[in-house]
Amino acid sequence: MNTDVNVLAQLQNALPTLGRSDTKIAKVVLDDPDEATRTSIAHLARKADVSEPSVNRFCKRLGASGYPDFKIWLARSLASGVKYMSQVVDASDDTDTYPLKLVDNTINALMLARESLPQEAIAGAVTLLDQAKRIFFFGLGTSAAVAKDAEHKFFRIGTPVTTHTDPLMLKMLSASAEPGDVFVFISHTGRTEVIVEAAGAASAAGATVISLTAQGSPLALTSDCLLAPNVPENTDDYLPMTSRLVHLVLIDILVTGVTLEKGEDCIARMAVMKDSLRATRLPNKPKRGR
Amino acid sequence: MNTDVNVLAQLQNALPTLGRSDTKIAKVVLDDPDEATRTSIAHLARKADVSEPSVNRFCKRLGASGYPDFKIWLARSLASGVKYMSQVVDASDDTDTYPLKLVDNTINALMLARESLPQEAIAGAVTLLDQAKRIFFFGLGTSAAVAKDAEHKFFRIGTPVTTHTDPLMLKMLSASAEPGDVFVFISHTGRTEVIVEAAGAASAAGATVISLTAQGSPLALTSDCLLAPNVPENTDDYLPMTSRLVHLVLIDILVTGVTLEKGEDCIARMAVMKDSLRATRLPNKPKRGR
DNA sequence: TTCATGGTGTAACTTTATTACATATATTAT
DNA sequence: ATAATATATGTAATAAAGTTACACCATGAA
Repeated sequence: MNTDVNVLAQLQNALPTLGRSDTKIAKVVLDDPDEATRTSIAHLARKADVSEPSVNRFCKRLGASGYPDFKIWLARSLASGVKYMSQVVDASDDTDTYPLKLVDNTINALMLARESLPQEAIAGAVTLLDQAKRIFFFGLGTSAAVAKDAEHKFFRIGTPVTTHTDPLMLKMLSASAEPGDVFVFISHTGRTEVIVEAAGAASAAGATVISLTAQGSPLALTSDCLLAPNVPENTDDYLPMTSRLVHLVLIDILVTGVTLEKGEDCIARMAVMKDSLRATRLPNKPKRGR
Repeated sequence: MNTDVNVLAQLQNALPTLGRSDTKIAKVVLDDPDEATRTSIAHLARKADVSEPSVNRFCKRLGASGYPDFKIWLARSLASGVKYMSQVVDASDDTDTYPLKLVDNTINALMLARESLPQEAIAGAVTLLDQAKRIFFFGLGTSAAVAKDAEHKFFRIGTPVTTHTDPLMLKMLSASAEPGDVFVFISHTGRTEVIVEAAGAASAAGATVISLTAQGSPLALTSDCLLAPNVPENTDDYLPMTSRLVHLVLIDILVTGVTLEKGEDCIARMAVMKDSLRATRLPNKPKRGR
């Protein structure tokens, strides 16, 4: 069984060591791998001007169990090649294409972040948040919405939680921070001045600082715990779309982690809160139309 | 020929519309897609407890030319390593697995939404928003953060835009709506009483109502333009994680659409705004530590 | 040159997938 | 409620594809 994912590279690599027929086959496959995933062994054999069993042996030599198995590998290798392509929206895009581009970019961003999830930092942040006496979320601009979302979610775990987007509140709260407080700062760039200052102040006052921001940024350097997801976003885009989504998923992860850590009690409390919302809702079946 | 890349999402998406046998097959495939890429049609049929031709028809219905072709697609979709069945996080999950589950669920949800993007509704909403004299965003709970995000983004296109999470403001503003106003209501369930009432009031007052909510909900019925993305979320989850992310992506789509429609002027204005933020940022290279 | 080794093709065989048809199940209209 | 139609499912026959066994040919060492 072949453990390597990229058959193409493996093939290219092995080219010189192959025999006459195998070389012919390899060339055909490399020439149009996409077609190779779809054609039959007979077709491929004819195209490479070799016999069918030769193709079969070729596949086995590469570690596959046979031709069909080989095709599957090939298909996988192909897919991974186009995985992380960010598509730029431009003025010429028509109404049907730009929405798809945006969704695809978002998916790509999440896949990228997925590959390099800061697991240790997450675990650390969860512990800190779990033990916190009070939690504060801060973000400005786009990150304000993220902070708001975080507040809403963390509210349910039972620890006092606060969000502010007002820089003055931010200053005051960070200055009056105390041990046991956990400040979470959210900033895509990590270079927003007020945020960085507040982080420094909170830290100086003995509070714990967690930040969702870019690796190596001023904010990152001031943090006790840094959550720096891998986001591709070129800051030249006028609107930071993908980064905030990755941040939101990180918030989901944190709140889930804390919930798991707190255990049964916490889950029970959340159920109660959920029930309390039921009264604000209309019944599901409205007037039976037509 | 299916042009779409992701069979799994497509499958997940089609699940409810499938017949008895097809559902059984789909479940087996989704349960272990990796295995499905390797087994024969006979094996799969036996595992799903259906006949072989059923599997074959299933593949064709999905757009493949047959079972082998289907397997190739499957293999491609699998390359990313993302799990496509919604995975439930439970207490026994360790620190390394639950974050991945959450990310995967999110990716999954976006892929699902991607398959059934309400393109016409998007186009309609873009036109409405483009022509709006004033824009209002409303959401409560988790959706408040989405509304806030939308406000922040739409602010840049130059149309006066407002968000409120206070139900009283909501009542007043919707009551005093006038033609030319566009009200955007965001609600996962579409059954939050105050929101539905406000939508009715705004509509009665002659304003245009756009809603991001569930198909067939009371809010949906009150809307001039309904954006109902396909979100799998079982409302039994304590925290609506994925739905809000899909809503945010929709916001991205709308703001991009409006920007494209407005053309050059709008892009220039956004550049100016972006520049205005530069002063609030620290330089990228902070103190050269050590 | 001869023998052995590794590679290649032909043909028989096996496995796998597909098609055609019959039967059952669900839907709709009367 | 029942018949008629459409839709879904399974059985069995058929066709296609992939694999194996074996014979043949080329290349390199004695």
